[in-house]
Amino acid sequence: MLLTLAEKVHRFTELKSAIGDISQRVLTQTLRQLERDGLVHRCVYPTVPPKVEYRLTPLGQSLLNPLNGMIQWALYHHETIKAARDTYDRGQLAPQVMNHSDPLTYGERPQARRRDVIG
Amino acid sequence: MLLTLAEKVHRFTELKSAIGDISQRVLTQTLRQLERDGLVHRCVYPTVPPKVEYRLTPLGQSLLNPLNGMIQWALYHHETIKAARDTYDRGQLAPQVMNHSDPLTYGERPQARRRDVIG
DNA sequence: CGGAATCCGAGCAGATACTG
DNA sequence: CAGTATCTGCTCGGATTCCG
Repeated sequence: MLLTLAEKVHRFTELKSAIGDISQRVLTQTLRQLERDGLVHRCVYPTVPPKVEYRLTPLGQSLLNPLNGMIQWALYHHETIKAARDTYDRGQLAPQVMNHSDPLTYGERPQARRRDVIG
Repeated sequence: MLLTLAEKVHRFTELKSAIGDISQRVLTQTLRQLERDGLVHRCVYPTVPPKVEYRLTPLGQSLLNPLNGMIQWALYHHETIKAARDTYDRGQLAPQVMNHSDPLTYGERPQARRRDVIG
């Protein structure tokens, strides 16, 4: 949302289609919160049909710097994190269906969380 | 959580009391997610009583930089944001209790969102 | 000590319908 | 166009209980 408003001023519907996967309800709520916090400025033109513009305030723009730091980090480490998740998930779930009423029959390990145990 | 682990390695209960207002359930969930993403390393000592240590991985430490950027921003602008919220809220709710079955009797404005309207 | 399992209520978010 | 209002499913999180 903030990044979309960072590139240019947007109208409501314009903002919705730019973000894509967001409901109109959540879009309104989020905009209201950002406006309440003073990060976004809302400007209403009483025309027919109505026109409402949303733009970042100076405070909102000042958030772009630390925000971009987070985004850069996420982009840079995204693949690493996905790999870590794959590794983790592979260690958690059993290869086949486990039958606990007939234990140790299918060669499953008694306890799953065996990683990183010292001793 | 990450900041707490940034200062030193923590055990489970130690981590809980350091953070303070967090349930044991959410603490576990959060730690599992961070472990899954490869940000936190979990080390179990099979002693009696059991001992589990949590520490940041290099990946987790690399997140501290952009994270601190956000935190610094929040600390610096916290008062400004609180003030913006007060101003916003004061414009939203009516001074006294509103009686809609007897409209416009108590001098309330017909529509509340009158701010920033051009025209 | 370090959890897992269960129950349950509050709040979030999607879908839909309506409006000035 | 730019919302508001309402209903509803679902997830989140707290509290509690139990365990090796």
